[in-house]
Amino acid sequence: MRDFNKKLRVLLIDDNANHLRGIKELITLETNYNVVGATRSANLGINLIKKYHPDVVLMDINMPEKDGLQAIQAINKMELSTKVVVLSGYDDADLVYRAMKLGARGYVLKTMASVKLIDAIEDVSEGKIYLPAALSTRFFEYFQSAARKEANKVEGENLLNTLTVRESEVLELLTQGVNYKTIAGTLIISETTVKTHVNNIFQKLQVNDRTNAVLYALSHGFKPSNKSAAMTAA
Amino acid sequence: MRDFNKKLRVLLIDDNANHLRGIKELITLETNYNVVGATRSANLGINLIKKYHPDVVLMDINMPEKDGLQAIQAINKMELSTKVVVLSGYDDADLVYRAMKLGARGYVLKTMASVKLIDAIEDVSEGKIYLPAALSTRFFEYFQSAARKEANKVEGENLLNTLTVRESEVLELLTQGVNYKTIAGTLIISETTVKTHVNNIFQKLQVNDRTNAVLYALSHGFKPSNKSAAMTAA
DNA sequence: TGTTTTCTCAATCTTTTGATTTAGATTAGT
DNA sequence: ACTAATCTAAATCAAAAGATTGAGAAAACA
Repeated sequence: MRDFNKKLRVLLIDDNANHLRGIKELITLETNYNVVGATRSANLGINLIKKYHPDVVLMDINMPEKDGLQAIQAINKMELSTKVVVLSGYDDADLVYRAMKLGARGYVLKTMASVKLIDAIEDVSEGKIYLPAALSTRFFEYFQSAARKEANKVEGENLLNTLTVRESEVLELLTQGVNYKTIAGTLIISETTVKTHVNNIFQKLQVNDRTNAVLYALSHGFKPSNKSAAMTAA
Repeated sequence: MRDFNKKLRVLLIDDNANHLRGIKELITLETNYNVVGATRSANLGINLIKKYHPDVVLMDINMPEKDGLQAIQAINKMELSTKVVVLSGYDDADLVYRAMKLGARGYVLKTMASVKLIDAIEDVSEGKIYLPAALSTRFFEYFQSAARKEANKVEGENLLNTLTVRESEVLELLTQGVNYKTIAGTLIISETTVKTHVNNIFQKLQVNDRTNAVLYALSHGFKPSNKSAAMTAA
């Protein structure tokens, strides 16, 4: 995992100059860390990362601006092995959630003991995720409530269940945006038969056109249940 | 948070009878725990939960069957304060992810020291999330890779960016499944103008009909950017 | 075996959509 | 001020989609 013979290369990004200096001191006190850069600008930081490929980036995030979040995304898009640890004054659930979603490997609050910061750097450099219990709970509450919302959307008496096998096959092709002719060709039935099916689908889903049928299907978790012959359709 | 004067009420679900007995012994050794039930069936377990409203449920999950996952969902749907701790032999990333997504508050591997199980019960009963570092890392890797896939889908040169403001407004209405007449009425322009816009949209999105335009919009993260006048459209 | 559901197809008709061309008015940008 | 982009609109055609009725064959079901 981690080679203890080599110093960990750390880069700091914090728009507060005083804070930046403080962290730098703290880090350099650790004998096996090497601060390869420290900057107040996210954009500048990204350039430094491109140049130095640090092991860990300590990234300050201020609530109002979303530069920090974008920076995290940008860093991860570089496909380096650089791990991002967020350093923030906010334990806002949404912020934690979004930071982790965009690829942060750790999240430390400024109010936490400085030793936590060292812990975080150690953990993420070894490939672990560092998220203190309080933040972890926040994250999961957010995550689970989001998942729940989605699940509910799919719930309710789902009119999709009233469809026959054949109708489902037709609907699947509709959700792929193909016309009558193509559906007929794919299922090897006549175009008028397809029209019949489509009309029945409309009745059952209580819509009047294919666009609304497709919208209904997509928003109600329609899944091509069958060993669909439609697989071959481009 | 937790009232230490009262014993924690724990319910066990594990389809292995021996294992079930073992855990029960382990739990009852703790003086402040009270095992209110132990069963080998997920369905039976759910009934017991309805009856006894335990504080914590220890739920065994075996990989192949997805009864366990469904049970987690069912329990959380009851809207009780009952917390679910998963007990599993598998540290599969997908399984951990899905269990947490469905509302589990903790996840413990059977290979872990039994004291971890007690830790988990304590933590979740206090409202925390319990997820050992190794599993947490697994979870986040899965979570972040999923998030990444979604982000990529929205990436790529997004043809949606080539749309004008008005065209976006029209497209938004298209994604709501309304016809020309309604669009014209909503935007207070003539139907022929709408047709012009729609045709321009088709050109820009490289499609031939509204269904595909809508599909493109939905799959490329189309967001009604404006202070849309379309808000009033049913 | 009788009944119901599902799948198939046709014919007809209306409505909606989509394609194309042309063009005036307004706005934004250089 | 000149130019390019945008928004508006009409007219016309062709094509696709949708509604409706009726009906035979096969499969599922009771």
